[in-house]
Amino acid sequence: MSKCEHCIVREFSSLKALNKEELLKMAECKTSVTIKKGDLIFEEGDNVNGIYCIKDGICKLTKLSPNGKDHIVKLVKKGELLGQRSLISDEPVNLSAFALEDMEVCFIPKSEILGFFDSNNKFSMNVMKTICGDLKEADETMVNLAQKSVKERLAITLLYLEETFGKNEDNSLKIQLSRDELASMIGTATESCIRLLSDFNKLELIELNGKKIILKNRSKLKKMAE
Amino acid sequence: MSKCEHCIVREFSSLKALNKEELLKMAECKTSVTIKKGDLIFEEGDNVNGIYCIKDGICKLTKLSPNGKDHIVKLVKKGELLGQRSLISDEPVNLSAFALEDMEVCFIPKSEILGFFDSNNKFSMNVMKTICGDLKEADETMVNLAQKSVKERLAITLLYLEETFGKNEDNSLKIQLSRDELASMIGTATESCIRLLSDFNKLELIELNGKKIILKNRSKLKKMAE
DNA sequence: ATAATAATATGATATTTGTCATATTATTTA
DNA sequence: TAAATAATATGACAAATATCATATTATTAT
Repeated sequence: MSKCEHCIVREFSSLKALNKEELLKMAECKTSVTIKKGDLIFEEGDNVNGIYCIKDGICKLTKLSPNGKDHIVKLVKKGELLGQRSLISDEPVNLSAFALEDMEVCFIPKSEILGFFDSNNKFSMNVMKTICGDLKEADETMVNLAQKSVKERLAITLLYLEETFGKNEDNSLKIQLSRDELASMIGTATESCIRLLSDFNKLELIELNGKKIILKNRSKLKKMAE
Repeated sequence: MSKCEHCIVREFSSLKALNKEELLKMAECKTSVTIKKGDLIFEEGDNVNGIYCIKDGICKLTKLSPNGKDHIVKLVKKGELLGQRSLISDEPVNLSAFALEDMEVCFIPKSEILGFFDSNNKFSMNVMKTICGDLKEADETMVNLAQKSVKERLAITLLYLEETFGKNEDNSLKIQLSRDELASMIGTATESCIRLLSDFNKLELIELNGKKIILKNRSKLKKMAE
């Protein structure tokens, strides 16, 4: 069992507020899990009974619409936690989580986390701040979905993906989403998404190279996103 | 200065966790404010430095899009609190609040609330749960905006308005939104909203009587909303 | 009460977006 | 490696929605 004390990713989440003693306690009850790309971590409606700390990899949080289509609500990466809302609300999770890459995660049982809530004010404040941040982001996304065109949302999303997940040496986006997933993030049909990427390519805003997407003209993309 | 101890609306919010002593302390530092219909309570970007407890009335929380149009993110009614997210994040508010009716609100300074966070675990847990509830709702709204048609969103919104704010003796919705505001909730153009209301009227799903809206066929509206 | 203004309503039309069909290319599996 | 499958791409068209124009009705201010 690896030691939470020596785990760097903890520094990037609410868990940074935990002291040595608490970390030792956590290391004892946590379980490490390896998840393969494409695998389900948990599904909408599951009782997760704990939180996942992402040691490595990226996953998507999706919600199923009654029409049968998934919508990607959020992407979560290394250093972040999964399942906080559900734990606090004491409800089943309202989103499904799928690995977009091979992942390493640690599962920390609910009882342990609830203990930290009681004993460590800094920790609970951190969790609250994270959730408040998510809510603020959600507000912005809602306004974009309500008021911006698909084209604008695509531009916004491409810039977001580069900023949040970085780029490779060849300048292509590090995160690899299928056209279908990209469409499901911006809230449009797959064909529309493909068509607009094609248009952006022709306008030399981006460069398409197989699955790779390179942002070529960020300032124009930004102007487009307004 | 009226006594928080004897205020019933407190029972409907996180404040219900406060004990007598804390309520007395709060009553001393709170200020009561009357707000006229249409008035601004706070604006996106303001440093609010406290929270508002709504004693009476309804307000809308809006966010301005770069295109200059407002989007109604949420409606808040008697018994609920305003400004919690901003207080916890220690950031300016990200939404504007406008009174939809004449309102009575109490303002409680930040320092007081932060004190309760430290001293009263039940209270901070309540606030967290409220914000988690908002986040869950936001997730649902996002999926609706991304995947449902304007017609479906209108049906959903009408049902929501009746369920949440009730109806008058003549069965009309208690909450009175202009067509423009309704459009800004569902994320569409005012004309489209008016046109669809007209269609719903012709289909006898609703009845329009000046500003009054009566839901006539809830089951069909529900089916439509799926 | 009347004029001025704002809100609601509706038609005509343009634009955006979705859907279905089908081709092409990539990826997986046998 | 070949065949099967999935992902990407694009055209043609249909449906949804926005925009602009204008009429009508309600509300507000004088």
